Amino acid sequence: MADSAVQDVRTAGRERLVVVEDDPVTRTMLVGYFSDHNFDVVGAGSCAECRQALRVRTDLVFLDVQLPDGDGFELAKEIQAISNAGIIFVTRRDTDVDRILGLEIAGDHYVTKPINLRDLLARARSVLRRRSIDRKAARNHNSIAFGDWIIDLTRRELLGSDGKPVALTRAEFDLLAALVGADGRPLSRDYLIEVVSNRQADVDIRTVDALVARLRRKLVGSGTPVIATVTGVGYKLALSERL
Amino acid sequence: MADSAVQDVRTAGRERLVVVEDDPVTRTMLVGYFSDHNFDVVGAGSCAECRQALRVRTDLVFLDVQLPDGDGFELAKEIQAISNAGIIFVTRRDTDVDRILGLEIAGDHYVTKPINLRDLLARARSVLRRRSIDRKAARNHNSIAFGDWIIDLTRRELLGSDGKPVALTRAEFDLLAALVGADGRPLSRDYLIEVVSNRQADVDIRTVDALVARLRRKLVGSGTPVIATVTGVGYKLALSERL
DNA sequence: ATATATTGTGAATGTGCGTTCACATGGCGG
DNA sequence: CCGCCATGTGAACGCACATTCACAATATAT
Repeated sequence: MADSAVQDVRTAGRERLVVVEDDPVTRTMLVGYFSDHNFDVVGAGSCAECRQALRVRTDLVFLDVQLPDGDGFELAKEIQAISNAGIIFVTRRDTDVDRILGLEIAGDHYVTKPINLRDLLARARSVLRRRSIDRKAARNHNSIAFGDWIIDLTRRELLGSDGKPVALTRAEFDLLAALVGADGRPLSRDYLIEVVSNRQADVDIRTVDALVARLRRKLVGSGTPVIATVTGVGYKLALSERL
Repeated sequence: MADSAVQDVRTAGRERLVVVEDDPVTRTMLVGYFSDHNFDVVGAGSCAECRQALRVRTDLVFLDVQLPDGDGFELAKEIQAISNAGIIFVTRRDTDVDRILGLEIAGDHYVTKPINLRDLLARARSVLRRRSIDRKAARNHNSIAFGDWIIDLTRRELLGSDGKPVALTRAEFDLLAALVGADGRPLSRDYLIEVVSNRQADVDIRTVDALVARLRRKLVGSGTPVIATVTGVGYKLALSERL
């Protein structure tokens, strides 16, 4: 069985690439070339086949503008709606450039035929590299990395650099999640109380301090402090590095 | 007020673009073309000039690989380290593509000379569109650049030219923020006391002086003074001349 | 229900940092 | 040159704030 829903596991490390191109010669050539460069490549000769191929995680799509069963531009919107894969247009005529420009398709490349393979490879790597960086920065998936740690918001787990989970209590986790979500903005104790406390009102402000202390004790990773106090304000996440 | 450190305000809406190109003919051509397309364009003929230009918010850099005073690739790393601007390489020889490919420079485009202006415009818009989307996704934190520094008002952080945060105390930060907010207008000690002090009144005026002294000691970046004293009045932000 | 884990409280302990003072420095006018 | 005033700066004090702890009051599990 070639394709599987659990493909992520089996192709771990390799990036998945879909070549949408109706001309079989060109398609085979592209598939072969990128396979040789250690990509996990799938060919598609039509919009329909492309939709099929998109049903598993896809990192990048080479998209011919002229397709037998539809318009490449429409397909591009679909791809972006569904899969958050990168897109590189492959177009025959230079005039299509205007349409690509006009569309609200963000940050993707296009190349004109005849195809320069080395050029295309470079652009592909470029897009993928960007995407991998975006993924680290993105927060639309439920785990966020900060410092040496990864916090998985759905599983409510904190993972250390060794990948092992650290046991956090409910309040500890909520506090940390709030700080991570604030992305470096300091949060006041008043606010943090609301986040953390199940009991409604008038909880001692110093409770936050105690929680922070407990958290800090658990978060002693590679020396770099995780939670910073902002005197007179509250607490914030100490972001060690930034772009 | 010729030029201001808070340039973001004045060029609001338009995107700022730096053309790094040693050939004056090409440079002028590019600057003109993109100015016509309503970009805020600045030309730079060398790495040094580029660094100058990067001292204000920059959205995109056209970067010639061959420069009189240095390597375009090294410059690219600097740009990414400092400014989070997008980069489009403009290279004469196709062989440079390999180097671009090899470098860990993420998600940017490159074009080879001779330059196709419409093509370059399309790629520029593409990169900028991507960036604007990224920015929306990112938390909008309110940071202002002045001199070699960036002050992040929401995170309450001061970042040096190397991107590393400088530890400021609460009062130091509030004082600096006030000065930056005043945008070069001098502020009286009386006013600054109010800004800085939590205790109400009767605080020695000279406290401000002490604070300023400590701030200055921490703000010794590239020699240029940051806080200027206005004798008999108070203090102001010293805005270095630019471009 | 009892036992265990988790969270809240208040007090004791530390310490960062704002304040102040004393003195050094520098500018300016006479 | 001097005297005067404004500002720079280092050191020391002391308070406000943060940290930590031990224990009490909950919540949660068995």
